[in-house]
Amino acid sequence: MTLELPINAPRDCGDCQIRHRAVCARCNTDELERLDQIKYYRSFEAGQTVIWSGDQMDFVGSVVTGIATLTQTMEDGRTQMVGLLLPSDFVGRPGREAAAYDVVATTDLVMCCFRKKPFEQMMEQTPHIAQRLLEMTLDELDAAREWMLVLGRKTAREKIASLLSIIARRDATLKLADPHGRIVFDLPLTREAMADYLGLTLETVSRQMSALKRDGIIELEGKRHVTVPSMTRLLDEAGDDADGGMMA
Amino acid sequence: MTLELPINAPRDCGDCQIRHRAVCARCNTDELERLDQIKYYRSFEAGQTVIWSGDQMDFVGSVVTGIATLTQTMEDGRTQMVGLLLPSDFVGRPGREAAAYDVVATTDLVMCCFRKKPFEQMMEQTPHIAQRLLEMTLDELDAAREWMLVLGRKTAREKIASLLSIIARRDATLKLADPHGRIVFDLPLTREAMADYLGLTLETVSRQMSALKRDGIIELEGKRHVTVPSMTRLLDEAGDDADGGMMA
DNA sequence: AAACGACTTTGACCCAGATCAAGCGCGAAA
DNA sequence: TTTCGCGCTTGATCTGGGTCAAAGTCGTTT
Repeated sequence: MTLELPINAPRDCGDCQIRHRAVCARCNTDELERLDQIKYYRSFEAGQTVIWSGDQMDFVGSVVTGIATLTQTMEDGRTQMVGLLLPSDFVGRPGREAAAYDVVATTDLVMCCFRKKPFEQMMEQTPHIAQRLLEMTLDELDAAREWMLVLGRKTAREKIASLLSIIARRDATLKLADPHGRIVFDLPLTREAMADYLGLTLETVSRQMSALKRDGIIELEGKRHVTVPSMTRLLDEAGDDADGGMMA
Repeated sequence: MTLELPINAPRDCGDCQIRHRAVCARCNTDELERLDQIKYYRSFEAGQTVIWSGDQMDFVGSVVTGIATLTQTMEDGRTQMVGLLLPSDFVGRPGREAAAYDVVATTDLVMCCFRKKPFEQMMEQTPHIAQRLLEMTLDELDAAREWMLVLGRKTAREKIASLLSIIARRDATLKLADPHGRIVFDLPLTREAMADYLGLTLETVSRQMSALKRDGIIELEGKRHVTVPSMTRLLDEAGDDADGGMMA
């Protein structure tokens, strides 16, 4: 399942891209050194499953590069995505034996993993890790609740616009672009994955994407390359008040 | 807004009903004493709003008795409940100025509040509080994600059955009853509140309640008093695998 | 006891999104 | 260069749940 050690893995924590946003964000050099002892990198190809729900999990870790999804599936096959894991996001739950969700690599993925037992021990001893994890978990909880509104009360068009806003906003902050002007990005998800995130069918996703394109809210070049001429207009379509507080 | 000091407020933390489940669960007597310095009780009547989304929040706290709801509202009035707060649940977020959601007392409610600033300071110093809060937040995140599946992929009938299961299960554990046999409880929510939780209209909730009654899945005495003859059958209707891991 | 009001139920009708079914575009394999 | 297959689009039709409307229940006020 694991590939060769990734070429683009950071040599050490000092030059890690997610150093200041991941669980380790608050650690000092001392603590980083201890973490270094129990960490290892793993790579996954796009499409690979990182963990199956119910499987024994002997590690927790952070997404370093790439994107993964967290999904739940019913016996009859209905699936709901419950999280989108971006670089610096944390995977796994300290103190839990088995994985609660399927984790799937959507793009090629590099993860920084920590052996679970030692990590748990270290959490007890170094408040910096627990503090940061609490902060991140609270953010995720907010995001999940924001998403509950999307799933429970928004129309298909609003759902699509909400998803595009989130991805657009993330890309804007990443590229330090003006978060109101023209934004260009690549969709990291297939139409089906979008449907699973939004509680829709892939046909409806496709239709609404076409509709938003027809109405000039977005421009499409190929299936994945998206241009948003006016972020304000997109947010309008999402039904959010002004530049309201979407996911972090 | 606040009533007289509640009669049923615990005299001190020692005989508090939620002592072993709330944020303070891991605190020793020393730490409890410090908490005691910064805490005060507040009561609310059924229907009262505890906090409006966007309001300045100068406290955080725990539900001691009663039930409250956490809801989000769009400008056009569509609302989605994003959390059901039961005794021992935590309200507010350390480090955040303004409330992110409306908090409304569904029944008469007693809260144990902590002044925010001192509580934040104390959190820095006493890992026991932060550890417990992390644990609780992780549980809430799981519950929120479970609920995303309900909102995104379940039918109206399954949604109702899911909600009833959660309440039934909670009551069963509370009363130490057999979680598979006959369970009797009172619904703490109006049809409208159920609808807001489930992303439905109140008419659909009413129709599905009638349908479940007609099919013998539940028995109704009045509008709120519910009997579940077979928990297994109810879980079946909810679409959950066997006695799968619903909300905590 | 009557009137009121909050909550609920039920019916009739409608529509957004699901379902079923072709077909298109495009990169990879042969 | 053709063929294959996967992801995507588009059309036709169906249906679960929304909307609108009326009436029922029950506890509280007058």
